[in-house]
Amino acid sequence: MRKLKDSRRPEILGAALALADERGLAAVSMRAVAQRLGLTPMALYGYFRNKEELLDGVLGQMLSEVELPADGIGWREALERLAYGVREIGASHPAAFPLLLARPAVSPAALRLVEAVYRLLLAAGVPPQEVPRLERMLGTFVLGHVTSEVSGRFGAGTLDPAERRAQFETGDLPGHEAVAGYLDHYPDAGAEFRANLDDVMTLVERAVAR
Amino acid sequence: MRKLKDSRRPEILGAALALADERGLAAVSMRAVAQRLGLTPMALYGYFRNKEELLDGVLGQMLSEVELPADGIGWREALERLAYGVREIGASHPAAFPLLLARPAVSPAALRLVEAVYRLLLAAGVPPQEVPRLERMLGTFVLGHVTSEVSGRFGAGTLDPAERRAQFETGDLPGHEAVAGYLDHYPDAGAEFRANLDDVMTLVERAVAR
DNA sequence: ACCTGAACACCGTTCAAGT
DNA sequence: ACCTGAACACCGTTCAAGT
Repeated sequence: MRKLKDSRRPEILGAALALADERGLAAVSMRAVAQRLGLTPMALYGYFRNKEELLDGVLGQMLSEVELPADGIGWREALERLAYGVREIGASHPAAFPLLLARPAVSPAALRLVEAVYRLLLAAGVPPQEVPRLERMLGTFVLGHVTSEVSGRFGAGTLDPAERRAQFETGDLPGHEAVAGYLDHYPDAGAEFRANLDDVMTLVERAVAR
Repeated sequence: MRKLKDSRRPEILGAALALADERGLAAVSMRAVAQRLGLTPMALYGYFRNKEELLDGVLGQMLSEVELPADGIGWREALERLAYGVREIGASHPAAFPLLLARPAVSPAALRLVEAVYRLLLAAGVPPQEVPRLERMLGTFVLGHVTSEVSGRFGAGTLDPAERRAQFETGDLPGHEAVAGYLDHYPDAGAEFRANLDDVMTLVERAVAR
């Protein structure tokens, strides 16, 4: 697998990610990635066992783009900046981002982020036995939220608001009717992320107090 | 699109879902679904515009399998049962489950679940303007958590514990070292879901109190 | 109304070979 | 050490036709 002299691996991953950014994840075929580099598809199999391994590499590439917060700032500020850093990856690579929730991340880039979160949670005073679970919860929240954003799950979908309203103004959707005024334009994505992140941070604080 | 006399749509969706359950999402091709029903691939295009629309149907099918909690029980119990209901869908359809976070859900089945959550949040006393955001947060948490479970993101991945430990016992991963005792066997999946769901429920209570 | 057949432009991957 | 060519068994989808 040329795991040692693998000078061209980052180049290949960059081409795959660029292709995803420009034309969607479905456009990332072994053939298209190779063509973008002036190679034959088969050349890629010298660097990756198969397409799945290449996509895992893309995932690692995205994670390595997240900047770690500087040391001086407090744990809460640092955790929030990390969350925003991951969210920026979603903005840069919306098509590839959902890979992060769908695959186990065992790359050094993933370990680096987990390590940063562990240290911050410990610095916050979270008891060690709670730290791994809270890290998984934070990760799940951030990845789930940003995946929802980039995949349009938070939007109105393909139903426009009027059509959607027609669907529930038949009378048997009282829950929707009660909140109808706050439904049609889901605020802005940034405000929602901010509010949810605030909420999740209180859970960290709760773990500290306990 | 035969949207009116579409008696065979559920049959087709059932075949697609069964295929995903048995042989993975990648095995769900138009050709394979058709073959399972004794049809030509082209027959499916009478019921679905394209493969994407068929997969959206599978998504709706999964959501419609979630049982709504009975009316008598309290809001907290009801929300928790709903969360567990969604988690059971993940257990039944691990390969297809990740579709739920990756696609906007605009089906009647999705509306039915959102409506149930709206009513429960209102019954809990959450102010109406907070209800849609809390619904999205609950959904994101449950879908993100279960997606992580079924895709192996919470497990050790392809690195066995010993190898992983070697990776961080080089000395520059103090965060991992501090929690090493609680790392190797991530408890059981059910306990983790339980603990996180408890935490998320406190956020609903906070919204009520505010 | 519902389905089929043939065709087109693609896939991932194996194997053997080339320099 | 790195890459190519040809081949195999697949894809989704269009178009025209069949009953």
